[in-house]
Amino acid sequence: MLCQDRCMPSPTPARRSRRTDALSADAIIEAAITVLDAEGEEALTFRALSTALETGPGAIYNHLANKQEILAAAAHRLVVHALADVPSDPDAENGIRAVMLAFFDLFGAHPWVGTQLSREPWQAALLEMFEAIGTHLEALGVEERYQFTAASSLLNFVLGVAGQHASATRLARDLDRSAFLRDIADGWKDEATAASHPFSRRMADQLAEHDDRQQYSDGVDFILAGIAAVTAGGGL
Amino acid sequence: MLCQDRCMPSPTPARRSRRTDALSADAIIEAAITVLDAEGEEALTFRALSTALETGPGAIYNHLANKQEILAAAAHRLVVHALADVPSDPDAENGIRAVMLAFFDLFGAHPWVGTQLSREPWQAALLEMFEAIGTHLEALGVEERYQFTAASSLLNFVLGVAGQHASATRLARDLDRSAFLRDIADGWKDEATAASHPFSRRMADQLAEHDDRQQYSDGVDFILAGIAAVTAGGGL
DNA sequence: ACACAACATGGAATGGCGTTCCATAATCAT
DNA sequence: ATGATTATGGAACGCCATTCCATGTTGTGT
Repeated sequence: MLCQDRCMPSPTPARRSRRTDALSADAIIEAAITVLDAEGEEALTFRALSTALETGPGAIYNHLANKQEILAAAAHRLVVHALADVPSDPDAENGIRAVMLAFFDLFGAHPWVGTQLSREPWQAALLEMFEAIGTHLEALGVEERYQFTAASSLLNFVLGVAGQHASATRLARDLDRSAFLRDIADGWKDEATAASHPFSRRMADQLAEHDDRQQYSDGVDFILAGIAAVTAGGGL
Repeated sequence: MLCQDRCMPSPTPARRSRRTDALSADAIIEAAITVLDAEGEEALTFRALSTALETGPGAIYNHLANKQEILAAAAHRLVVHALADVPSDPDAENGIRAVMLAFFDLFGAHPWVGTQLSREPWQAALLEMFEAIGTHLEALGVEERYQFTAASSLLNFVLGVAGQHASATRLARDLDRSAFLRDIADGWKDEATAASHPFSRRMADQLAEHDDRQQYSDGVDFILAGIAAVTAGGGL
């Protein structure tokens, strides 16, 4: 039916030789990070990746099962590196702030990580983050019965920020960030929107002008203060 | 080159008649929600949607620009409905807890909403959530200079939970949820993992056995306590 | 040395997706 | 009644992740 054989008489089997620089999971992940950082999440395709690695799409599957695995491994690697770079601090509260800020800075430098962390639950990267947060909470003296909830709360907060950051970056690719936020803030001032959303109307200018990192840091402080208050005050 | 015209001599232009039940953005969104709830996020394709609507993929584009717009509108509709159903409470603290729990229950009933909210920043649905949270913070007596940060913190926490919930649901489609968590907890007990992640090792059983909704509620309480402590204590 | 099993390679093929195109039909304005 | 405008929906397009497989390469046992 589809002129199957006449169209492709002989596919000319090209000469292939084994590459000298061995393909490996590590090399693939490294190339993936390079592509993701340089051209964004949607630019990571097997075609682009295999071009960067000077191979074919099929070869990649000998080392990693699928695209999700590539993304998960790439995110994991960066999380581990980010945590390794956090200087240790004798003061426990400074310690956890430093860890939380390291996450924020990681998402700033590699926005696609935020998308990835929201995609697969309790993947390896999240375990590292959970462990780091929990260790510092322990050092801070948070009682054991609150540790799980406290660590989860901080983790969920980070993940929410990460996701928003990633999608904002994806959307504001060309527009600079402040113009992008100004546009949204202006939308909040539209008569129709403002009438039904007075709170957001009042916040519009802050949305346009706020410092993301400072706001994140303040959010962390809210949660830490809450943990301190609840655990000191005798319970939830 | 590709036997272009001989293969398709005359495409037999079929008879078509205008539908009696008009296609509309509303009808499309409703059908999309039905498909998403029944078969999950990855089941929403233009082909499936147009089959459900008894039309062709092209017709949908007369009413909505693209798939993202469908998803954003569907999420927005459910968020508005969920907020409309929250009973008002004279006690401000109960009020905000009720709103936050309404979000959680929404994500439980429609996990795909969680994915969607992480995808587009400051979309309409987020505005509704931000407004609802902010209104209740105002009622709670949070000073104006803290309102933006406090509302954002709660919103980011919700979004983090939403994203995790959505991906957990996607992954645990067949497995029931507790078996899924038990698997992960068992992974945290593996000798190699446990050695480098002692905190997570200690938390493994809680991960497997915890009540998600209770933990979420406790997280909200942490943040509310933090807001109260910081605003009462004179600053960040 | 040599044969042979096992594995790595990478180009082609597959099936499915979102989106666009466009001949046709229904409707509206005149 | 007629022409302009819009809605329709099936086909086609280009891209994607993934699979297939003929071909090469490597390592092992003898």
